[in-house]
Amino acid sequence: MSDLLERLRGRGWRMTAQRRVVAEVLDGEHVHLTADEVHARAVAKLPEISRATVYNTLGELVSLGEVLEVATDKRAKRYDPNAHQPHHHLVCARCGAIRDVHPTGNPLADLPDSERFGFTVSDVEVTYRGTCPNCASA
Amino acid sequence: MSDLLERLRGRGWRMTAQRRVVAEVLDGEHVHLTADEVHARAVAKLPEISRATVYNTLGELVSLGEVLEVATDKRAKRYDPNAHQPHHHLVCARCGAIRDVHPTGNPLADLPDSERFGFTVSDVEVTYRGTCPNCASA
DNA sequence: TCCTACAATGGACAATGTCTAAGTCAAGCA
DNA sequence: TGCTTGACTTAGACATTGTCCATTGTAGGA
Ligand SMILES: [Mn+2]
Ligand SMILES: [Mn+2]
Ligand SMILES: [Zn+2]
Ligand SMILES: [Zn+2]
Repeated sequence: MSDLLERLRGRGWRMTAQRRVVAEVLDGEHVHLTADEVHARAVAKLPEISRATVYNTLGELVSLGEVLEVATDKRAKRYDPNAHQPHHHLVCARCGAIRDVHPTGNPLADLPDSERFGFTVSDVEVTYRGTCPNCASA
Repeated sequence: MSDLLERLRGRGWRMTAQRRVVAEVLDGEHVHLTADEVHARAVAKLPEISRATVYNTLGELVSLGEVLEVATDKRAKRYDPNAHQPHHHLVCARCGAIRDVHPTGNPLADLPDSERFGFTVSDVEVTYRGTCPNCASA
């Protein structure tokens, strides 16, 4: 994470209080926050930060490959700082909880040429859906 | 897709001009339209149909299991009438073109118990991303 | 044909995201 | 250290997508 800040600085990223705060919010354990959630947490550390800056900064982090956009629910995009370890997601249909998961096998290999229709396939996203233990017991 | 209309009528669905038009728009080849695209095509057949009715009808078709919601792009939801044949999607990252695909193997079996975190996993969505032949040649 | 419960309408409202003009400041340089 | 400047931030307007509600209309049964 200071890793992240270091990497960004090394790539010529101009460091501002706002960008530092956004990076700090995404730091640490594997979170999957919406832009507004990132903004709310950023405001707690830097009250004057604007929504536009949060959106801009998230967009830049995505372009730089430091953060992934995931669309696990069908509402707001979520921002995933776990960009350097390929993984997929397990989502609770009831409460929206998200876990990172690592399935065995390579789903890309499961798509035969006859099912590629001339596309160059470069990536695959897998979203498992179900009910989390919390919601199951309630 | 008069099949669809028959099934719906059989389930006690009150048939109106608006609902018929929405069902007709979704009929036929495998389309993946946004709600606004469905509305635009519906208006061509029934100019006075409202946006709210299109949203309501799509929501009902989803509840009835006759249409699937898919979130292949990160903007509007898309509505998929190919609900009775399990399949996944291949999306062009450039132009957004969507194809139905049928990978081999069962991705559910690729998620070991140790990666389920106590969830009851009931469903999996796979989205392949790449470049379509059109966009590749351009 | 008439009734009435269910459906459609239009418009307000909400949530999410994008854009711009004007002000501010990080970082390099004298 | 103190300028200079281009990049960054801000507030708020605007756009897109989706939801809600009060009113009006109508499908389908009696
Ligand atoms: Mn993740
Ligand atoms: Mn499909
Ligand atoms: Zn849950
Ligand atoms: Zn394409």
